[in-house]
Amino acid sequence: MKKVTIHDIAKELDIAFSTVARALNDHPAISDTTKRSVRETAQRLGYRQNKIASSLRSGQSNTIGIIVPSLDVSFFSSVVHGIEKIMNENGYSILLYQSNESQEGEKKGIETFLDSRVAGIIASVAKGTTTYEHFAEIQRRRIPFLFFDRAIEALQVPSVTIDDYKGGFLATEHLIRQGYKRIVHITARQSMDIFTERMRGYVDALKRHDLPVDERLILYGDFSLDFGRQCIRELCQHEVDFDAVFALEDFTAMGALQQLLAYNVRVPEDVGVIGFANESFAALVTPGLSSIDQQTEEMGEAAAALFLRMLRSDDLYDNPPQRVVLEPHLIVRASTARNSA
Amino acid sequence: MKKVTIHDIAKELDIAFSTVARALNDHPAISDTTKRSVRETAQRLGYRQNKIASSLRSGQSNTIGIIVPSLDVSFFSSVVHGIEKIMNENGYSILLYQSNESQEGEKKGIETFLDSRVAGIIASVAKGTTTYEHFAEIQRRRIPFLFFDRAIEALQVPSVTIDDYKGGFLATEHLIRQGYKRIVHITARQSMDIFTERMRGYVDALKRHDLPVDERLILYGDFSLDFGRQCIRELCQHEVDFDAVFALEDFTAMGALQQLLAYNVRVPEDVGVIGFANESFAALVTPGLSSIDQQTEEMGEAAAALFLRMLRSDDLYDNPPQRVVLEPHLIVRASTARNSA
DNA sequence: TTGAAAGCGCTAACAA
DNA sequence: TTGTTAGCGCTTTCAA
Repeated sequence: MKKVTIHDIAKELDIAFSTVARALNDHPAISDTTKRSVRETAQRLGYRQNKIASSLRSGQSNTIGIIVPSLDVSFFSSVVHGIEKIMNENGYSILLYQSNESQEGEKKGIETFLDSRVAGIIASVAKGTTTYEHFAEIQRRRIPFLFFDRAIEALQVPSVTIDDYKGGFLATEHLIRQGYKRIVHITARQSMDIFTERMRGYVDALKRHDLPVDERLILYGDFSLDFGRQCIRELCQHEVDFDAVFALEDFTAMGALQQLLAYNVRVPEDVGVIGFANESFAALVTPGLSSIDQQTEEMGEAAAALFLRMLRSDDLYDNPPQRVVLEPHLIVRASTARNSA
Repeated sequence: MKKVTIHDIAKELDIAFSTVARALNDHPAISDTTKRSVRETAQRLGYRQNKIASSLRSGQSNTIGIIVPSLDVSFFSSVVHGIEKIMNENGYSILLYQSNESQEGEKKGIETFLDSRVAGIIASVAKGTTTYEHFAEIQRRRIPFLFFDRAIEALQVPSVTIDDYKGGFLATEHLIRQGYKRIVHITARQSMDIFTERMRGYVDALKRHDLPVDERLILYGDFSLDFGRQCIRELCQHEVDFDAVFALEDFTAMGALQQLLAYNVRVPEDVGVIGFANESFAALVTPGLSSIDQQTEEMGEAAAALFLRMLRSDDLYDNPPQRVVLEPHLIVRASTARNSA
C-alpha cells in the first residue's frame, strides 16, 4: 500500500490540494459538496492524515509527555491510567517515560520529550533526583509543566498532591484515639517531601494529644516489606516498648504486621498497625490493613483537568503556579480496630 | 526563549546549515574541528533537535504505540513497564493508549497511532473486541505489529503469550495431586482465547487423572472478587458437592476464598483454592493464595526483544509470524497446601 | 468558495 | 570536507 497524501486526493478530484486540506479539516469556507466528495475519496483511497507533517507546519502538538518513576508501582500506573483516560478524551496522546527513580533517567526523558516537541509535560519526581536543572529547562522553554504527588516545593511549578502532613496526622491521631500510646513511625532514610510531611503529621498529632515524641520510636530505612519486618525484629531485640506502628507506606506496614504475627503478637489487640497508600492488598489481607487512601483516581483526574487548563492558558508562566492539594482519607480496617480505651 | 534551529547555528558560525545537520548527526565526512564548534554553539544556544521535522523528512519514527485494555490492571502495567524499559534502552519512545476493554477504543488507538506514523504497534486485545478489521488495517500498511498475552490466533500476527492451556493443566493437576477430587472451575462468560485455554487445561487434567468432568462444577460469569463470592454462595445453596476451586484469575479466587472462610470452611483442609496471575496480594493474604505466575517481567522483555527484531527486519510480512509461548509457573501457597492423600 | 504559493526544520542526493 | 538544493506532507496567507 502506497502512502496516500492530500495530493493524491486532489489529483483524483482535479482540485487544489489546499482545498482538500481544508475540506478534511472541516474549514467553514468549503462547500458541503466538496467536503463530501473529498471525504469519500479519502476514505476510498485509505487516506490517513500525517500528524507529523501537520505538527511541523502548525507548530502544534497533541502529544503530552508523562514521566513516572516506575509503572510497576501501582500508585503510578493508577494515576497514569486516570490521566491517559481524560487527556485522550480531550484529543491528546500520551508519551510515557519511566525514570526508574534515577535523575539521569528523568533528564533523558525530559530531553526526549523536548525533542519530540510535546505540548506539555507531567512528572512525578524520582527518588534519586537531587538537582533541578533538567526541570528548569522545561520552564525556560515555557512549556506547560505539572508535578503530581512527588513535587518539588522549591520550584515554581504547578502541582497536584495529597496533603501528606494531614495523612500522617490522621493516621497517628486515629491510633491515639484507639488508645495506642507508644506509636512507632517508620520513615525513609532519604529526605523526600512526601515522607517528611507524613512524619511532621505524626509528630504534631502526638504533640496535640500531649504524647511525648520519642526518638527511639522513629526508624529510618529503605522502605520495603523486608524493612518492615526488620524494624519489628530490632524493636523487640532492643526491648523497646511500643503498642502501635505507623509506616510510611503499606508494604513496610505489611512487613511489620507479618513479623508481629510471627511473634504471636496480637493485632490489633496488643499492637495496632497502619500504613499509607491503601494498596489493593490492604483490603484483602487478614487482619485487614488500615491505611491512608491517596485518591489515585482523583489525583489522575485532577492532574488532567488542571493540565488541560494550563494547555489552554496563554499567560501560563505569568501567574503564580496553581497547587492542588487533595484530602487524604483514613481507611480503618481490622489492624487498628481495637475497642478503644 | 526563541526556537533555535540548525539555521541559527549555521548563521552563528557562518557555515551551511546542512553542515550543521551533519555535524550534529556525527556524519563521518565532517571534520572534528567543525563538529566541535557546532556542538559547542548548539549547546550554548540551547539547541534541541526537532524530531518532528526529522521524522517527516526521513520517513522514520522512533516511537512505537502500545495498546492495553487498562493500566489499572497490574498485569498490563507490569508488562508495559518491561516493554518501555527495553524499548527505551534501544532508543524508542512509547505512545500509550488504553482501549478500556472496548473495540471502539482499540480502533481509535490504532487510528491515532497510524496518524502519528509510529514505527510499530504492540497490543493486547480488548475483551469487547469481536471483529478484526482495525487490526487488518495495520497489517495492510505493513507496519510491525505484535500481540502480547491476549492474541488473536486467527490473525497472522506475531505474539508473545503464556501457555494458558498448560497453566490450567498445572493448576488442576496440582489440586488433584493434593487429593482434591471435585474441582470447581470458574471461567468467563465471554469467550476469550486465554480463558478457554485455561479451561481446556482444566478439563484435560481431569481426564488425564480419570476424574469425571462435571458440568455443574463449571461456572460462567463476569470475573471479579464479588463473582467469586457469589459462586461459592450458589454452590452451597444448591448443595453442590466440591472440595476445590480453580478460578480463572486471582481476584475471583480471592472472592471464593473469602466466602469459604466466611462460611467457616477450612482452607486448605476442607477446600483448596487456586487462582491465576499471581497478583501481588496472593503472597500477602492469609492463607497465601496459590496461583499460576504469568511471567510478566519475562513477557515484557520477550515482547520487546521480538519487536526489536521485527523493527529491524525488512521482509517482516513475507515470513510466517513468530509466536513466542512462555511457560507458566505453579506457585504453591497455603491455600492448597494440605497434606495430600 | 477555491487556488497558488510559501515554508515549518530537517535529511540526503548531488556538486564543488 | 563542505555547500546547494530539493523536498517530506501539511497549514495558512493572500489573491482571485
